[in-house]
Amino acid sequence: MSDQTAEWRVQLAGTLLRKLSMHATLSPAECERILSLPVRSQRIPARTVFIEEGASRREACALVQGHACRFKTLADGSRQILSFHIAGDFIDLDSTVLEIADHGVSTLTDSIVAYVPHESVTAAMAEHAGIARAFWRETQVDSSIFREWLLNVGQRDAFTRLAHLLCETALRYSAAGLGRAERFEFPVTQNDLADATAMTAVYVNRTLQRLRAEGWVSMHHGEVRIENWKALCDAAGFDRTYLHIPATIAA
Amino acid sequence: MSDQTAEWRVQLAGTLLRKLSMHATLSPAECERILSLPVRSQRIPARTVFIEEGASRREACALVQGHACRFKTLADGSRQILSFHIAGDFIDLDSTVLEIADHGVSTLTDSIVAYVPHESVTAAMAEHAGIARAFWRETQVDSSIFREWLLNVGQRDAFTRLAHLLCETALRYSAAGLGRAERFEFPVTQNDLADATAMTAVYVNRTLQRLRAEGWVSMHHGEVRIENWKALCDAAGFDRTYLHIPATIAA
DNA sequence: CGTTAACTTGATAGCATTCAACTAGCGTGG
DNA sequence: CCACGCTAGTTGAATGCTATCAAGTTAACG
Repeated sequence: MSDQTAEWRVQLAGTLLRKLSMHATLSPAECERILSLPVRSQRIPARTVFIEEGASRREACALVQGHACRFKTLADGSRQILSFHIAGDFIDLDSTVLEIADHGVSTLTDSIVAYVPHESVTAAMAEHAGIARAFWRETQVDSSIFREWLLNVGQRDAFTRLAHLLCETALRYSAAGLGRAERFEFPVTQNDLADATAMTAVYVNRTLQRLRAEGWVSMHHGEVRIENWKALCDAAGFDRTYLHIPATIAA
Repeated sequence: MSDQTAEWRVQLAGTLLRKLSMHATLSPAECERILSLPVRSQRIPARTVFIEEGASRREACALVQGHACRFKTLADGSRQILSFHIAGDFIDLDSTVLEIADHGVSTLTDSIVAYVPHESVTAAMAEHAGIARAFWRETQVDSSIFREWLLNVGQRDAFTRLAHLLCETALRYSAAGLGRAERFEFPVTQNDLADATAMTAVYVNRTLQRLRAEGWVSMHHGEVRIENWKALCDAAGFDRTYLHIPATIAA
């Protein structure tokens, strides 16, 4: 293992354990076990699909550095972004039990990804109920977020929908320690926002302008500034319950 | 335990094990362990919400008989149906790790629900890695279906969207042994379809008429008849991969 | 500084919603 | 037994939210 890989391992261990133990209680032995998982790290440039839809996989991957998103595409080329991910996210735990990828994964920025063989994940889970439970919980929270996105895309209008996505992102990022909720880096284009909220880029642009005009949020060069958190949440009908973030972590 | 509960237990065991072992390989001991989970069964009338959004739960529940759906509602009363469920579905496995229900669950028809205490689920999973894996897989498949619904609601037009839902349901129901794919009971109103596909009931009605006019599907009194499976799938862009149903099970 | 991607703006079009009225089926009670 | 009420389904007309098309401008980058 190169020195660099070793360094990445430390980063991964930090963010991953931090996230897993946010809810679950992992014993020292279990933490050790996770830290000793064999990983293969890889640098991936910005805007690169590194897991193709329909691929069959032998490793699960976690994001060590950077930003990524999961997506699905239709035959006509239209794309639905399913989720955004940051360092510490175990992106495709599903690969461990679902042989074929039902969606793709792409980086948004230059990133570092750590691959862990499925057998290692499975073995760690079989040996430690706590690890199994922690991974399971990750999956369930993920699932809960998908449900909220379904509600968001299905039932809220464009304005509210975009506001809601920004609320969610602000809270997730701040809970992960990536800046405060009022100001954080969200390196997506308006086109990405469009694919995530099921709008068009043109309409995202117009909606963003309305959000700024209201004095609630502004967004430039991938930096989001929330100028009125309360008003934004109210307008979005944002209720953090579905993120299942402990109450001890503030917005 | 009453005789009736005992009978329901047998039914549940049959459908649940059948579903779990569709993918996972459970050892005889693990099957036994699942069969011996303590359950409390309950009859629930049609169209009754039996798990409220925001409730905190101490038991997970599985559907023994009947039809149910999960949903989320907005302050303005609009409702998004998240999934449809049939006998053998472990509906809210998420309750085991997520304290607060982020969505509600309602029956569609008269149903029987079996409740299992969380501790029992957790214990069974901790003791048997195979059980943990089987439950985990259930969760992952669920999650995969949410992703597809997100794509469906976000990117497909109303006509294609409804067609896709019917393809999915036909395949899931036939895989579960509830009739053939060409003809099955799907006890939902047009209003339910509207809430599931994020359309209005009026437009569901019109779209259903177009689907029948094309000679692909007809639907009356909760009975769906697929008259041209291939054409329907083509129009819907339906690809069963995301359901993760073994290839040995035909449409 | 040329090239390209991202963003912005205006005008037009259309899919789906909304509103409203009407029909059909079904259980209930007088 | 029929009237009544209620839910589900159906149809028509009008509106509107958002997409589409087209033409900019700005910003990033080699």
